[in-house]
Amino acid sequence: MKKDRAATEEKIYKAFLDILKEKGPQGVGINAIAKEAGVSKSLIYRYFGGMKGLLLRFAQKGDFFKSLSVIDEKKDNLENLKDFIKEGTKELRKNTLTQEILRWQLIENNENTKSLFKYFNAQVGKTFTTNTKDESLNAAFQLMLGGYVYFTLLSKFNKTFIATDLTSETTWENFDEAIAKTIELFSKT
Amino acid sequence: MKKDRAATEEKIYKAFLDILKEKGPQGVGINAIAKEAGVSKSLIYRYFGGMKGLLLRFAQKGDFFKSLSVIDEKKDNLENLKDFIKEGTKELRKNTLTQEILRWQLIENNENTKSLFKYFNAQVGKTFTTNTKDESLNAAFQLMLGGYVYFTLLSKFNKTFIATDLTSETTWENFDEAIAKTIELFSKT
DNA sequence: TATATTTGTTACCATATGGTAACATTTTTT
DNA sequence: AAAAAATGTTACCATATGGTAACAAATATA
Repeated sequence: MKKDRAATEEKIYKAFLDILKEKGPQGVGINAIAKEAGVSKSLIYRYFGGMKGLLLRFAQKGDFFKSLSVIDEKKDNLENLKDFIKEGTKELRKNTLTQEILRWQLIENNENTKSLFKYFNAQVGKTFTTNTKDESLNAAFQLMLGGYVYFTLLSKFNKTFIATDLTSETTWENFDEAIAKTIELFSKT
Repeated sequence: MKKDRAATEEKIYKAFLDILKEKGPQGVGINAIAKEAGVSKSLIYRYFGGMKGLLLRFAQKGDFFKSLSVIDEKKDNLENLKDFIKEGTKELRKNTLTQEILRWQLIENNENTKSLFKYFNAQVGKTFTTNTKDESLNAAFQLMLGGYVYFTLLSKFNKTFIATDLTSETTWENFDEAIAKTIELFSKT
């Protein structure tokens, strides 16, 4: 049998990502990862230092929503902010990995996840900090962003929210439109 | 030893509620409930029909956010809507039981939870349906409501979101203010 | 009072979890 | 080639899970 540490580390890491994306935070466990990677779980402890070390590695690699960094400069003026939102929300709904980390933060926060959340939130902070003077607009913007996250996460297990169809593309366009319009209205004040 | 079915059923049901409120959906299990109730787990199966039956009972009793039904009529006109929001968000942040059901919907949806979510969402629908004509305002309102839910749930494990202090009372007042102002701006269009 | 029936506990089952120690095998170093 | 180090698996441990069967004790019925 061929032995290759780098390759098996990669297998383990990939298995972790795959499970997180598909099963969510609840599915991520030592046994499940080892099984998915087709490797003995002892190696997870030896190479990564268990679950905690695995999450730390993940955090430090920091490959969550890198696609957003491209459009980062767009948030300068108010008009570009609308584009920034549209691309940002679109990215969020595509990026299941980011979604699962956001979901994770809603259900636990322990010694294992600590580092992951710290790095992740730092990244979010860098990308999503608004430099608007209007405090009220800032709050409204944050709320709507939070709402977008909420409905995105909700859509994994629910097809509707009250009368709103979470599977319809126009629903999400309406949300985008609402955010844009809100910003317009605030800026005219 | 005294035997009283009604009393032990109550103990079980109360234990379930207590665990859900304190530990969240993840803490709710047959063993944990039996232990908390100080009763044999066999009885949960005999009296409730296991986890599924327990959740069904909970759903049918329907004692989630009953306090909101009182202010239900306030959402008629636009001015009262602001009060409705203020009281609604305040209630949400107080009612940890409602919070945990909302959290629950973000992490699973199986045969057990099916009935609970169905009844719960029906209740939410009755209480939170807006009868505004403006489609854009509706979307904005829903987003901000969703955002409020998101930050409320997030605050259980996180003290901050980016630069926003989730433990500060003024933060939540700012959110309320932002929603109110948004509605005002939309209504003037 | 004797007999059912209901209520409750103990004991067990299969399965899954995180974690470790002992062993075998391959690769590297001397 | 021999010794040492790295890589990998198997086997085990303690613990927890949901679920059931068998039994004991109390209550209701005859």
